[in-house]
Amino acid sequence: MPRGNGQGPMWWHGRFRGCGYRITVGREAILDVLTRADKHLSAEDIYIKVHTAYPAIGLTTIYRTLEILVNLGLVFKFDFGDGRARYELAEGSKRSAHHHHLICTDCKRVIDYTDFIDDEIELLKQTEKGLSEKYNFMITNHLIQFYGLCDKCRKKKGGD
Amino acid sequence: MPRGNGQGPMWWHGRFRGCGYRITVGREAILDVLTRADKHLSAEDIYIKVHTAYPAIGLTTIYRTLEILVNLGLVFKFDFGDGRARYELAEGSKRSAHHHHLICTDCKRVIDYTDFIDDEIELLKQTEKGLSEKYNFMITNHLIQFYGLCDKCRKKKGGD
DNA sequence: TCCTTAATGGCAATGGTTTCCATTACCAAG
DNA sequence: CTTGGTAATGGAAACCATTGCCATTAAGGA
Ligand SMILES: [Mn+2]
Ligand SMILES: [Mn+2]
Ligand SMILES: [Zn+2]
Ligand SMILES: [Zn+2]
Repeated sequence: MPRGNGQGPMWWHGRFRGCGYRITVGREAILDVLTRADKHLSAEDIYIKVHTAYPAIGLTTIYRTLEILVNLGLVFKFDFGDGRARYELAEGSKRSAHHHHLICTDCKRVIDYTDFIDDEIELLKQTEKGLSEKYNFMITNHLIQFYGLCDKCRKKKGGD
Repeated sequence: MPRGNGQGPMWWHGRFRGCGYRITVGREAILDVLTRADKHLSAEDIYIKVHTAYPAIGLTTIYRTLEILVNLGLVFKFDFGDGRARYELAEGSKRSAHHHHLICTDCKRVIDYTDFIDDEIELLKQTEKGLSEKYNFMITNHLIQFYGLCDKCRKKKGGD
């Protein structure tokens, strides 16, 4: 099993240990799958991938590990409206950079976009500051998604 | 049962009929509950409220009607992370104005905010335009939520 | 190497949402 | 107003992602 660079402890080991969590093969396998994922995976997607290399690891462990990862802020959990949660490595790892989502309400396709992010982040920063003060709320994260019809579904539906 | 103003067809009747849907007591009751709601209701919340006036209406009808309303764009469906969908009348009706959400990841409390909305909308318009062109996507809606710790949960947790 | 205890896996249980189908009731036509 | 075609309904069963339970395993500090 390739482990990122094949040697030393992974980038997340420290964080894990620091919170009292143990490093296990299952957890390494799950992080590995998430790290090399190029799309948004469901718990079962991850289970299947992990299963090919480690058939002993159960779906329950996938859920448990994902919950920890989400709480640690290492992974984001999304609801794209298809009835199952989707997971994606948080920025900070090489693979994923901060981005937002474009979701087709018809075929459920999800597009990551990083364009315009700079302007958005700029405004978000201000908004977060204002909201924090007014509502005495400590903002730690945000979710921005645009919904509509994708390229293909647009054609399938009406003209225009 | 008060019906908004007590006479003529409701504001949504036209839209409903236009799409080939029939007007039924159940649907009127559900819209009525949504119209006078002051918070985000789950399907069951709506069922309970409707049930006091119309005990004959079942939970299944609530779900079916909500699906139609969401598809028509009259109602927004949200996932605030507590395991059940929440519904809210879309703007356009008197009650609800366009707003975004502030969600406490600890107690799941949701705050509607309309502050800073103007600046946000301004940027969103530009972003939507850019995204539409680049990805050939027809954007019809957006979702913006900030996550963090609310006033109370902040105190309960660590100091600071 | 040993021991404490976090972690695990399989399976049952949970619970929100959907499906099914026989019955009801809109509402357009006459 | 009455009628008929069919959309809408309700009750209960089915669905299915996620969680709980508990006996067993294995991290990893001593
Ligand atoms: Mn993404
Ligand atoms: Mn709201
Ligand atoms: Zn699509
Ligand atoms: Zn809170």
